[in-house]
Amino acid sequence: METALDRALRVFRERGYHATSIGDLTAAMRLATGSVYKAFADKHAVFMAAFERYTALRQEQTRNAAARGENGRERLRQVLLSYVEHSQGIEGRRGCLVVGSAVELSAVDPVVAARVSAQLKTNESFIAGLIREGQADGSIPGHVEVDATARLMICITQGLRVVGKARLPLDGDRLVAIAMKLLA
Amino acid sequence: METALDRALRVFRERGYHATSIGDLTAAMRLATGSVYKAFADKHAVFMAAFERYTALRQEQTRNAAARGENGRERLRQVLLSYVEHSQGIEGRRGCLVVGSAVELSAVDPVVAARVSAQLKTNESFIAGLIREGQADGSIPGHVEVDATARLMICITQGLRVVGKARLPLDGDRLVAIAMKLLA
DNA sequence: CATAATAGGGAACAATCGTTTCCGAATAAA
DNA sequence: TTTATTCGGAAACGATTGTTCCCTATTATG
Repeated sequence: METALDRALRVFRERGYHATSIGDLTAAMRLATGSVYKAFADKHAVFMAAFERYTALRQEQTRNAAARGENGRERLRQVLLSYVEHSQGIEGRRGCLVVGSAVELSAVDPVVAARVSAQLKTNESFIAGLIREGQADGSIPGHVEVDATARLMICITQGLRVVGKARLPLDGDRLVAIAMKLLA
Repeated sequence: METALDRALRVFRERGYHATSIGDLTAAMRLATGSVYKAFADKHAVFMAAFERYTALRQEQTRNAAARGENGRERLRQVLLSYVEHSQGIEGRRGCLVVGSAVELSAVDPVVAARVSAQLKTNESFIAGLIREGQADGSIPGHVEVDATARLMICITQGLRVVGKARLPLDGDRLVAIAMKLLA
């Protein structure tokens, strides 16, 4: 059973912050405006709650994907495959709230800008951790520059979401196979 | 001397479509609303004109960057360096109108969605062309999968713009050196 | 049973939006 | 010189926005 916030999250993912009206939110959440304002201070607060909900969900999904690998390299490969999977089809077209927020709000909303920046760093730390794990277990060579490679992989993941939102097809197996060259 | 459309473009890049009001546009363009509506049918038409202006500028910049290389591989390296350069500092924070439009408008504006998709494919074809050129002149190995690598590189370029907009620092030399592993 | 609290709803409100209309000044043409 | 056209401007307009206020129904409490 989906909560009202989950439904709000879906609208924000698809349309972004500014193109989503209170009317859109109340329709999606199946609540009246008075009820929304009893639960949340304002529209921005609904958005921030949706953002936190989204990042919690996605981090869990990413951890689950990593858990499918048996060494650092394989965990990272599963994470990348998971990103491609979430970047295409209906899920891909809905979009990523982190990417959407970075692009739409970074310049005009310091609160969101700070939150987005922190989230990208968290995701990057996770990937850097997998690279280090791979170097420790021998599945990734020691000469791979951890931080810069993690930064580049974050660029790939965010770019996947943009390209997926623009509806260009993404062949996960091929793209990830090539991306793994970065760990050579 | 900057034209009114160039100034409108700057506002759209930074704030996007929905967060830019007609008042923002008239202030930036230094024209009154009546003048804007004499020159353009509506707000959407201003946006489309700005989008065309932007893609023309960026394509020229990318061609100029490629021209700095002497073989396919080196041209591609210069293109990637150029993307990183445009993804950081003030220029990076302003944002990319293609990425912005993909994320903000793909779901709600079929005209923009089609235009964004076409532009990404154009950029990708350009990169694929450089890879093929590199394979022809021997600077890139023949086993590199052209289409999938070009698609992945498009993801990198769009991701760079997102990460740059979110103000994470990007070290062009290091990132591009690692990205070139994709051509090994 | 009466009162208070809670929950959900929707209209009212002031502000802002995008677009249209109309004005005045300057320039061109007859 | 008069009239028409062009140009730039800004207010008016209807619609939509986000938020506040107040209503009704239900449930809890004394």
